[in-house]
Amino acid sequence: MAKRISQDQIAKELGVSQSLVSLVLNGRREGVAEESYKMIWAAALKQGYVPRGGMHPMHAPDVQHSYVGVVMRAGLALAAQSNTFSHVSHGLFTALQHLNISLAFLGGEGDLDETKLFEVVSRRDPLLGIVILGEVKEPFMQALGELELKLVSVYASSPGLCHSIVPNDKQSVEQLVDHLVALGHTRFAWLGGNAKLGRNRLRLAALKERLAARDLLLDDRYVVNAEGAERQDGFDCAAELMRRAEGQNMPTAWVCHNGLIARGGLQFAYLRGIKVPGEISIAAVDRTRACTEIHPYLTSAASDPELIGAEAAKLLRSQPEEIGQWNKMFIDLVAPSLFEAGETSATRPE
Amino acid sequence: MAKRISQDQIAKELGVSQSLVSLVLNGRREGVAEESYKMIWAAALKQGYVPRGGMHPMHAPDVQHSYVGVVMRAGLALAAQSNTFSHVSHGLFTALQHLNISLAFLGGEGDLDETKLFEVVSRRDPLLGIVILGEVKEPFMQALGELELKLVSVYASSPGLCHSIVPNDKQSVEQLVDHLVALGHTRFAWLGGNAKLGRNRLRLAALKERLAARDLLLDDRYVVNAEGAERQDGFDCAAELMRRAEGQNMPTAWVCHNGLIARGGLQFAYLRGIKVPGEISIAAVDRTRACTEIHPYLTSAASDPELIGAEAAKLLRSQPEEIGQWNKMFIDLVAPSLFEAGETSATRPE
DNA sequence: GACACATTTTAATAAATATAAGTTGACGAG
DNA sequence: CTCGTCAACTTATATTTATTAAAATGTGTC
Repeated sequence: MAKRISQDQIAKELGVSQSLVSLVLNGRREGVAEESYKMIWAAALKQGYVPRGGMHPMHAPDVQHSYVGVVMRAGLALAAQSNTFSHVSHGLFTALQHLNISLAFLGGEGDLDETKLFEVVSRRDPLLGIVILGEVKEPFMQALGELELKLVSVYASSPGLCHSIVPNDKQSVEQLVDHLVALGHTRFAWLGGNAKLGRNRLRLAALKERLAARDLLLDDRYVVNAEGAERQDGFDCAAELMRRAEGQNMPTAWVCHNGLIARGGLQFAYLRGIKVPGEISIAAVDRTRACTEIHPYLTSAASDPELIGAEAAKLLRSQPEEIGQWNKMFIDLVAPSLFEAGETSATRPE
Repeated sequence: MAKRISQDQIAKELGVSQSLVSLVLNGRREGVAEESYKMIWAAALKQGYVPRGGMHPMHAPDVQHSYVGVVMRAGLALAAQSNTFSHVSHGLFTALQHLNISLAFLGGEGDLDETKLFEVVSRRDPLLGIVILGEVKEPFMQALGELELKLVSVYASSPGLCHSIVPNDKQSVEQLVDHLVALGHTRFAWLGGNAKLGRNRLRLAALKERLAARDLLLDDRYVVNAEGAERQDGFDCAAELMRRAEGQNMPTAWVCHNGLIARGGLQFAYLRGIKVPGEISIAAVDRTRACTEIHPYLTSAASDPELIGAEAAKLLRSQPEEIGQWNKMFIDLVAPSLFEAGETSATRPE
């Protein structure tokens, strides 16, 4: 164990008096140059100065209170609707709660720069680790890596940088396709969201692949993608799809990027008087509340986001020796997908 | 400012030696009775002992890193759908972010007992205060009060216990009624949610009152309440309403407890082939994403939940002298309601 | 009653930190 | 120039905390 550092050592290193260091660390600003103030604090932090007087939270009885930080990919707000990440947070939250660990939202990718990240880490209450929700940019990930904290990436993997837990989208799509094919469907459509994110491509590719395996083809005209991934996007996708299918053999099986897209598509169908699941079947890669918020429940398949959150908690809690050195060996967990037949799919109409 | 306490004082009070206090606060457990260990820590925490050596995060330059805790009323999960509180959290979050204050979810009313609350407060990273979302039980509120922290209650007021910020539901309902009456509607219905919470009664009372002021009567048969306040509840309310109105003059203006109820009602209308807003108009006390998640946008009025969150942040940050002594004089803020004409209301059909 | 053992105190001191009082040097006014 | 003033420090010292060794206290055991 490194021996503790004293104010005197800091003072000597900086060429000032111990008194000044003491004043500064106690927050005295009057009569102290701003420059000195910052310099002394920076030195104290860097050298890992710990005040005497004890009382480090680490030693408090019973309590081992610490917290886990959460950062979100760019473009996501805390108030995001029924989106997957609120379920993930919930899973994380409940898993950590028993251990007296709380969850702090540190911000989104866009809000945090290196300075802010550093500040977060230099707090005293022990920060157990950080969970990253979604796909963030490489440099941001790098900056996080330099914090030397436990990191877990959720819904995106960062090979060589941290552990990750991702849903098994391939399996989800396969389950949906298999279900729909079993019901007799042959003409498929893809209603995609978040066109720019990798998850869209991944799911679409899985769809094409599985259909191919069943000797079916996904007509490119029936691949519709939207920028976002919310209800209105689903509605718009459905509208676009119908325009493209005008006068032709309509696809009877709509596979949707997520539940909100599916709900939007469903609403479009209601307005057009299209029967679901009488005329078309709708299925979504989803396992959020959107699936069961109201009847008809969605036919859906996805990895349980709460489970993913809970697993993230486990990864954070696990000791280095259990799962290899942090910052050395990384685990990529893939959460299994669960299929749930809902009320939006039925046998293909004649 | 209370003068700082020394280990010696703690020792004297407990009738032990200063050495022992020093040992304990530095985490020494060998050769120290478990009982003493806990006793000393408890005393140190209670008396607000602060180790010397300075470096309280509060004084770090630039950084004023601390956090605000959030607790939720019983029955709410973090993953709650598009509910108001996620908007409030978002408002809080963005308001605090600029100040380098982060948001930590401490749990729900049900998850936290006094011990846990105490632990939360005894962390060292400065906990700026706690925001309570929704109606919590009296004893829980009392327990919170004893923490001597800044408290702000949101969406429920706790006279004499803490500051609060509540929406102006009365005004919201008035705006909706005035709008609908101006469109010629005379037969109103109430689709209510969260039947057991005070907010339901408050809104319903406001509705009756405003209708009375316009010489209109709310027929009790057209007052439908559900246990929850989600989409399916809205659907069910609408179904129940239609059953009750069978063969009679249907109400043409549905006032909904919130946006999700309204969406559920809307879906019911779609399925029944009822035109909205051709045959009936739907309006909701709401200002969440549910209003604009998809077309038709809801006609709605409510206090902006993000604004409420931002105001909560202000209340937490304000200094005692600005707004009276904490724990003495309490402010009850009422956030103004904003009306937004949407696509679900139109003139009364003939 | 004597011994082993855990817990705590006493006492003494070293080490670290807080703080009052004093120094320094820069700057502006007269 | 020289005096006063002030911000920014330092010095010196008082106070507090850490650490150690030795002694005391109590508790159970043989």
